Amino acid sequence: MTTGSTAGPVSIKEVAARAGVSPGTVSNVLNRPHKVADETRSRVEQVIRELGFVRHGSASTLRAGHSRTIGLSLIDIANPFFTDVAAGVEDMAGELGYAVLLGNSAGDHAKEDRNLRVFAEQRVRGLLITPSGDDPRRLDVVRERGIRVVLVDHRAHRPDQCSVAVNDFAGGHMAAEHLLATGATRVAYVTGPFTVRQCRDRGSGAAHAASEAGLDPGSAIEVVEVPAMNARAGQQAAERLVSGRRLPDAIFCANDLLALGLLRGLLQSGVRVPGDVALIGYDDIDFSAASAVSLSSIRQPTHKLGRLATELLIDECENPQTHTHRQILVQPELITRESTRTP
Amino acid sequence: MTTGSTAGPVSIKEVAARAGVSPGTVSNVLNRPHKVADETRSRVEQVIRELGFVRHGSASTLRAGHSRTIGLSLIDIANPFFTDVAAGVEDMAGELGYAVLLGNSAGDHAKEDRNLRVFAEQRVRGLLITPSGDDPRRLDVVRERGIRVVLVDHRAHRPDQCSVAVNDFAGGHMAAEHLLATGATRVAYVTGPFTVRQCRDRGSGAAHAASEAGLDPGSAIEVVEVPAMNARAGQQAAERLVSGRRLPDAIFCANDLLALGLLRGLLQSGVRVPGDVALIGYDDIDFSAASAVSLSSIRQPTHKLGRLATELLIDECENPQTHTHRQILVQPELITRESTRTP
DNA sequence: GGCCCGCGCTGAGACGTTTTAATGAACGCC
DNA sequence: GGCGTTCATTAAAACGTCTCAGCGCGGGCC
Repeated sequence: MTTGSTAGPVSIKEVAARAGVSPGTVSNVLNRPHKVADETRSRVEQVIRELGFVRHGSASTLRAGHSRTIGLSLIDIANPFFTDVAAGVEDMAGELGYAVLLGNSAGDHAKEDRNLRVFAEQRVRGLLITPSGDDPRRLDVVRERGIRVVLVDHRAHRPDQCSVAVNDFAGGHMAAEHLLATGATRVAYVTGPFTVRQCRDRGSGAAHAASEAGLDPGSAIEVVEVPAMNARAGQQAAERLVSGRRLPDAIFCANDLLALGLLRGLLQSGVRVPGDVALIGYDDIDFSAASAVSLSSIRQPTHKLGRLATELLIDECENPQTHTHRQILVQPELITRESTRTP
Repeated sequence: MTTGSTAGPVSIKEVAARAGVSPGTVSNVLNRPHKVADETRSRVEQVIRELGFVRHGSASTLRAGHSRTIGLSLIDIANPFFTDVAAGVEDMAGELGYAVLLGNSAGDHAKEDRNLRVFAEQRVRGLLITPSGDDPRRLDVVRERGIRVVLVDHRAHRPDQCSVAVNDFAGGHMAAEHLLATGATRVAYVTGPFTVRQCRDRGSGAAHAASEAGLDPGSAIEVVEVPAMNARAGQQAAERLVSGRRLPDAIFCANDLLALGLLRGLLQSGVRVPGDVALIGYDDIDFSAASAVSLSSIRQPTHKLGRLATELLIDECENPQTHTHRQILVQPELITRESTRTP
């Protein structure tokens, strides 16, 4: 029934002409339907359907001064954590009638800048960003352009800015507390570089749990820092631990990939998990439940994180006067499986 | 040095006024710099920097009739395969100066339609899509709107359309051939529903490899169809196989998640891999190398897939006259690890 | 010296939408 | 019947950029 499929884009004018009204009325039908008489409205809607009219977003943006698009700048789109966040963002944005412009910085500042520039050109309504690096000033440049920003997985450094992050301290605390509750007294914390805030916070949480349990964090928790946070690095950590003087009672890995690699290394060396060593990871990636010994882990509400951030951003954009800035800290969740089961 | 940071958006006119030229000249500096005298050009560029001018993409799109944005519609952004494709797309699009609008259909036709509508409103220059379902007519609707489409991970059903896909037949062939070369004669093919084209094709490839090896595909390859393609389904398949009359010599899983779940199930039942049964997966996800027994797999050039598709799409958009439509079929690659190692 | 040419720049629309002030019609009221 | 009021609709102007016809100027050619 799409009679108008001959010529390409149909404008509001053609709809108006065909419906016998003025362009302004068609615009009203689209944007303030209540202002239009019922009979006129249904006639216009009919023509819109017949002609397959689609509003020209750019014209609309140009006139309105702002778009219905938000930018999403991620550090690493190949990382399951960010992917789940992105899915949440896309979800909520879609529900609220916004489109998502994707940018993947891959940890590269130059690429991030390029993406931010593109976002600025597209006049995104707002920006969700998982900032690469800790320098807050990079973002101020964007904010000076008048683009509203919500930080994702990073606490805002100023009160007039929203952010949504997971409580990494609590997650580390949870993990260590669980290990200590199984009877462990000597715990290894296998982590990526401490330049990564998440690694630091999780470690602090673990240390705090140790001191709460009446232990000296310095001696109860041995920090094993590895250069990367993937399975290979985990396997290397296993070799290091096995060749050490004495194995710890339990191991907390800053990330599931590390834990899986480590698990593999331990099993190959004849170390039993959880018999000889208990093991817990972080992130609860899909595969954790399917590994040789199913892996206990700390689950982060990633999808929810994305949804929350989007909601916050769009509220800030649409209701700037009533909006109150919030720094949301979501709680992670302990998932226990075989790798920390007491016999 | 951004003197103009007071008022928000700076227009081309203000740049023109400050540089003592006409708006048209500024536009020329931006779009055809060679048409402008050196001295004028550098003066304008200087003012652009001073004022922090950023071209208004919507105005540009409105005037030009097309944007510098492409749409990317994925079936499941949480799936590592699509994520890697997306990373490739974002990469290449960025290099070519395009922005990427992200849509995640989550297998839901209604959501896909909604996304396509948004893309149409944004007047995307072109569209990359991993179609959900096999119905080609859904796409024709988009094409009638004049939006160029490149199919990803799906062969085009018409010669006047580009597509980029991985050769699943070859992948299945490769996997089975490898298993047969290790001495197996009875192979199980554990797969998701045959309504999924990829599952069908990989199965056909495996069958073909069997007949090439002089075996009767019907009896040499036992098809075990499970409802999902995740680790849980794999574990269920393991139970089914173990409780069967006789274990096959080797197992080919349509996907690594299936394989990992299956591996776990087998090991728990005391079946040795590769001792009793050889096992190979598909996709070569990151974790395959880190599982209890490292998993042989078929690697798909996902990142490259995304880059190729983007290149093809943008060529089609920018050079419609010289562009020749291509249905590219990329070859997968066999990765052998412990799970298919002969003693 | 007149003519043409090309270079560098200008100025005026046009793209499609939204919005505001103005218009017209219908209606009740004094 | 004139007047104010309300309601639905209209016409026109703006948003910022790009393009195209055209203008002035200097230089080379006959």
